[in-house]
Amino acid sequence: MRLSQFHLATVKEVPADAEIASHQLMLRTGMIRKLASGLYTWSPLGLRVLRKVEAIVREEMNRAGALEMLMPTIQPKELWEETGRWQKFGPQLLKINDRKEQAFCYAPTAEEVITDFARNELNSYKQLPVNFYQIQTKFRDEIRPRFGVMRAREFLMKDAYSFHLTQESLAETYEAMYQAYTRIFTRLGLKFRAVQADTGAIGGNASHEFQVLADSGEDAIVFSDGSDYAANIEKAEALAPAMARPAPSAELKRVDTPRVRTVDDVTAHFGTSPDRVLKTLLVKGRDGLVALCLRGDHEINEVKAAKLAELPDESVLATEEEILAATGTRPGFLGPVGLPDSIPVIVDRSAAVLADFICGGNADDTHYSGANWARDARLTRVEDIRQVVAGDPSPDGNGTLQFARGIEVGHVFQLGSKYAQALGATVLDEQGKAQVMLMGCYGVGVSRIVAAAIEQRHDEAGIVWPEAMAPWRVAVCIINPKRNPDIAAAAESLYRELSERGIETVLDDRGLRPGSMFADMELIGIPHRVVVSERGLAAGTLEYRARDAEENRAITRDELFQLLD
RNA sequence: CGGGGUAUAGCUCAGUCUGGUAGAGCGCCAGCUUUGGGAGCUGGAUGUCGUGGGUUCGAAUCCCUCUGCCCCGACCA
Repeated sequence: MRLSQFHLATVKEVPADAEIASHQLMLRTGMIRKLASGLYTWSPLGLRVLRKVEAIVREEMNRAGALEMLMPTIQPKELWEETGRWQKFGPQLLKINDRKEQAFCYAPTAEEVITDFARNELNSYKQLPVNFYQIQTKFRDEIRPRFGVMRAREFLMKDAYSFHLTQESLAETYEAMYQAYTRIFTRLGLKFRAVQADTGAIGGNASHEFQVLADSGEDAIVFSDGSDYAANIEKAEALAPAMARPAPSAELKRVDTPRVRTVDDVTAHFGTSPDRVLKTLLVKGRDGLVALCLRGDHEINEVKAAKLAELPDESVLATEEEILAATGTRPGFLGPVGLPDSIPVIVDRSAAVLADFICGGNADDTHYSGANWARDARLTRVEDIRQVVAGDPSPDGNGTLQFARGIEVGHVFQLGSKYAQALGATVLDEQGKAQVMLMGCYGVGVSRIVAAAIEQRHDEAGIVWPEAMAPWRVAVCIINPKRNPDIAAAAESLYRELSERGIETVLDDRGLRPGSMFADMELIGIPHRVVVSERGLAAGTLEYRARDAEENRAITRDELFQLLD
């Protein structure tokens, strides 16, 4: 590509509404322009990158035996009502009416349509397993779109859906997809991690998220330093301490603690550490309030809490009034000792092995010291309800847990029969009996990958693309062509030869001053830059610089070709 | 959806408190000079001051309305 024939529209100033590096750089490079909140136009430059990602995803899906197709983005209400998701998906589902007042939605995902397709197309177990995918625009009416295409409302996603007669077959395809995803992110040149994920409300058996590692990532992930265990923090199990609960050795003592409310206050007041303190949360259960007890240095894991039988799918802390009515005190002085019998006391595994602990006194300005389970406080059940912390033992028994931040760019999921059941997608098995198919679904956030890559790979000058994603691999910059016609000719011939060798090259023939040219090429992150100038011409060399290198190198044409092969 | 902020040139913003005929930098156009890290000089174009209403002799500025956008919290590729 000759830049003089291209629309390169970089800007120096950082747009006011861009917070994170990838968003700023995508705007500054001109890869995207905002049309409205959460809606972006991809410029020719941005699209080149997006297509690179798309192509790799497509190749690896095909390699894994998946079949590409294309489904409409506008989908009829009736189908979504069959699965109950017309209501359940909530306001994220963009609903629209046509001229006949027929209701449709803009698809946020395509389980309904693919399952409808499958129930019509698939009749026999002999057609299974099969894995269909598409790379298609999706729309989710996010409450708060932000960070550019990282969390846009309209985005490009690869979504795949597999169909099976048996769980074994589903597990096989799941594994194949896991491997395909590993290949995709490896080829893209990104640092990533596959982590165990919570299967959420849908249930299902297995789920992994693929996370691109970046400090600005929105997800917290944990991994073991002694094995390949890795999980989303929501999912990571906090093992029960190996030790048994020590026998009580202290007397239960009521202590006046005016204005001592937080765990910090308590540790300061008693001169102890937070792991000797019990903190008690009262939440609204399905049937009255429920007490959740944790060690003072631990935090509640809401996903785990939501799985407790006593609690609804989304637990909410009790209000101060409710707490006052139930216990006679306020948050800050709650504890399991003397709590009304009607309130179940669910205790975290780590908190359950405390002895002689400090806890709230269930009366204003009062705490207990020397408290012990059984002897002083009722304990309904012990559960894993806390967030893991760095240094916890890995759930697989090998090593300890470390933390990292990630951007979720892929998700593989064993859906089971949920949608096939709802839509009556069955095939005949060997006995001629109708069987509801099992499904898996596998998503890749194609447009998000672009942002995630920039988030992981940028410096002060701009983007540092991995080779696989760069809009061009090589930039040929011409210095001062007017002073010496040989320069332009040399650059032209180099450009032509690179192109003939199949190396994607951009020729900066805009005639800009060197400073502007270099700044642009660095901003848009071209991995290799070659400068053709009078100096080099005289010496018979080219000036080469890798995007991530500090210095220029003088090399010959052949050395350049070798380097790029 | 709750809380906060903001809306003025293509972009970044000043001007609003204290009402008096619209500004800067960057970008853009023309010319000249310049050519190894976002050049210099000269000249030029560009605004329903987000919308609608009100107060006033007079509103970007004060009051009310609506809307867009951004930030903080709960959802997700």
